[in-house]
Amino acid sequence: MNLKELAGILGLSQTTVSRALNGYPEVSEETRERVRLAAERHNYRPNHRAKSLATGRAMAIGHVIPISTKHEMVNPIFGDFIAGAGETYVKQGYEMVLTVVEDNKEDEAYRQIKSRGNVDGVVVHGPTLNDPRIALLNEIGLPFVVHGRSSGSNQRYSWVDVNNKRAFERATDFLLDLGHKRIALINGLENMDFAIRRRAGYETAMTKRGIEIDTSIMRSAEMTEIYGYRAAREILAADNAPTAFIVSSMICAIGVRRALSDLGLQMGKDVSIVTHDDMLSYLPNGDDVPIFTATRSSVREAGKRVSDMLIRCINGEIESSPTLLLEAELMVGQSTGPAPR
Amino acid sequence: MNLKELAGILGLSQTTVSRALNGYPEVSEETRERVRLAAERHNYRPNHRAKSLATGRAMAIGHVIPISTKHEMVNPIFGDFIAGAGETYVKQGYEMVLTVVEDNKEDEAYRQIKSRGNVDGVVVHGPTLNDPRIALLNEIGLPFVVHGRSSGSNQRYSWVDVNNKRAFERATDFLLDLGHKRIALINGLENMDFAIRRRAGYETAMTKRGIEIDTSIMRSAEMTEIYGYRAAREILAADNAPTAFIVSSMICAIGVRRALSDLGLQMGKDVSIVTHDDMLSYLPNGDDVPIFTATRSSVREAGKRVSDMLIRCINGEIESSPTLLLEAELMVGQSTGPAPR
DNA sequence: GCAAAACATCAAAGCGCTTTGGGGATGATT
DNA sequence: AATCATCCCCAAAGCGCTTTGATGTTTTGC
Repeated sequence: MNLKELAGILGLSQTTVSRALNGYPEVSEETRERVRLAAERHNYRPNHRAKSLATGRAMAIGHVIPISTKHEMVNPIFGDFIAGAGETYVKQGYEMVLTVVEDNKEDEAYRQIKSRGNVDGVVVHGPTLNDPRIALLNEIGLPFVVHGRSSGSNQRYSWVDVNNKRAFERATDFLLDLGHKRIALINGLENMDFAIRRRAGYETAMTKRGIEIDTSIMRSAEMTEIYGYRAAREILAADNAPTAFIVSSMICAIGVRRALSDLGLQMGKDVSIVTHDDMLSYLPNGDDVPIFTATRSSVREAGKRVSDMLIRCINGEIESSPTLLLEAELMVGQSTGPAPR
Repeated sequence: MNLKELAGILGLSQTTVSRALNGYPEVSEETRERVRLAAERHNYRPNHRAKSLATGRAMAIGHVIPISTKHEMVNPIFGDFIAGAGETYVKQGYEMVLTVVEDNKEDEAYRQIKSRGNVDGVVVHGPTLNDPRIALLNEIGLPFVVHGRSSGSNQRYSWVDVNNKRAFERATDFLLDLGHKRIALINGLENMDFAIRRRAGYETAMTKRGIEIDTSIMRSAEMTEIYGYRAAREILAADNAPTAFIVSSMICAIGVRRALSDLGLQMGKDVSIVTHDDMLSYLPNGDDVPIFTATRSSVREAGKRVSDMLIRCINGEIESSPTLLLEAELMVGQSTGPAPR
């Protein structure tokens, strides 16, 4: 059933039917109702492609997921982010189109997306230090919002980010207040912007208290459970082992916990852990009482915010480049306690 | 830059340019080359919407991700599955469009997808017992492939699935061979098809050895770490505690491991664990030596297979409803050992 | 009672592409 | 020289929708 047929059935022109269905005022309420009913009865639904060809609006948002050629990891937060964004899209009648791109072919990928014209804008995932995609997107004029920020970029752009620096500064302070002095940092890959900021937060807090930064108890890698485990084992085996860990993700923290348990150390007593918690739906941090003390910020919520902001930019509801900085909460759980002496 | 303009520049008709670019034989190689060069030089890329309107092919595959209204969990395998499917799509020039749908509005969602016409087919995720979507999709005539199967459905349909029953039967046998007699099952939600089959495999193996099924050491829920932990604590606290666990996901298994560690029990010695491992990229099961003994099957690979199968169905390269049953490997790791006496 | 304004509807053009149905050269065949 | 393929290429229709510019019909105001 297409517009032409429906118009035929109703004995109206396509123009009128189209206007009736799209809420234009040039059509009487009576006719509108008649059209609406007929549309429903005959199960008419406008063809999206034709519509977007005619309007020039794709009513779709693109998400480019970079698949690193080196480390083949899919970002575990992806599912929850998408779920959040999806909520917005459903409400606003948008679609979400995903493109998987190897990180060396990004340039071409974005240009293609632009000229193929089936999205109105894109969400940029996983920004790195001075991320080249931002300049690229500005250049080709495709609307976008970044989930995160890009340190070192002097471009103007929209973003939604968690205050990673503040979060980790607070986490560090929290441990320092508990009397910990040797605090290890198990961070994500430090070409990622979030990791850079978290490290900065950690270093700021340490430095403020006059504690020297010791890179021998700092690590940076893709955040798997194994990595957390390995890093913790190594660090705890060395002389002058730390009494606390700050960890960049729950999955890593689980690895650290396993290391403690292997060594017969009690979490929250012998060694404290603070982790960042993205509130992934499949990895809840306990229920009533958090297991880990954590800086907490919902990635699903971020997904909602990012997509919402992008749609509003596209609709011209916002001029200039809006930004949004979300604060992470510090949830005290069972994984921290006073420094042992 | 669009076709018309490019044709203008070249002094050719749109027809010729279109044919040259799409490899039709009605154009001389010389002209084709000239067109190709000009296209590249002027950065011409065909508009996808217009193309699909004209051809009737969207060159896109839909993925409907059900967001349960009750349990708000996003399936953790989603990211990796998508990454696998994405590889296929990139190669074949397809796009992936995601629709997030609340599980009670699925009917309307699929109809909408069909009539909006911007996908050529869909992948069905997370099939349940006698999943109504299968009949629906058959009815509305939208090509689809199911990732998994649907027990109890008498519909004809394409699917790609892991042999869950066999996998869990083997896992159970493996434990039985090690002398375990009390084996707990920590399963996923048993309205999901995969969970039903896994349970069947477990029960088959137990029954074959004349061991009675004891539902007091069987659990079924959404597979979180906490759930694994809780279930294990409960089950181990009861009389006649099992000496082994079969677990439906790595995340759960990690919870079970934590329970053991809390109770001072040694994994692989006091209590054995076999888990299913979807080979999620962010949750590798060790590296050289697997941590958990596991039935292993790559969900990313499944993503590739499913999408590939769907595209071939759409292209009419396969008649009837193809199916593919993948076998899981049983990887022996450090989490299993002979039953203690 | 009549011009002006307001209302309800339509025909047709256009979005950017593919594809059908020709048609003019060129060279080979009778 | 006339006929017939073969090659290249083109004009125009069509995909299903929106939107512009017009047209016919009422209603309103003085």
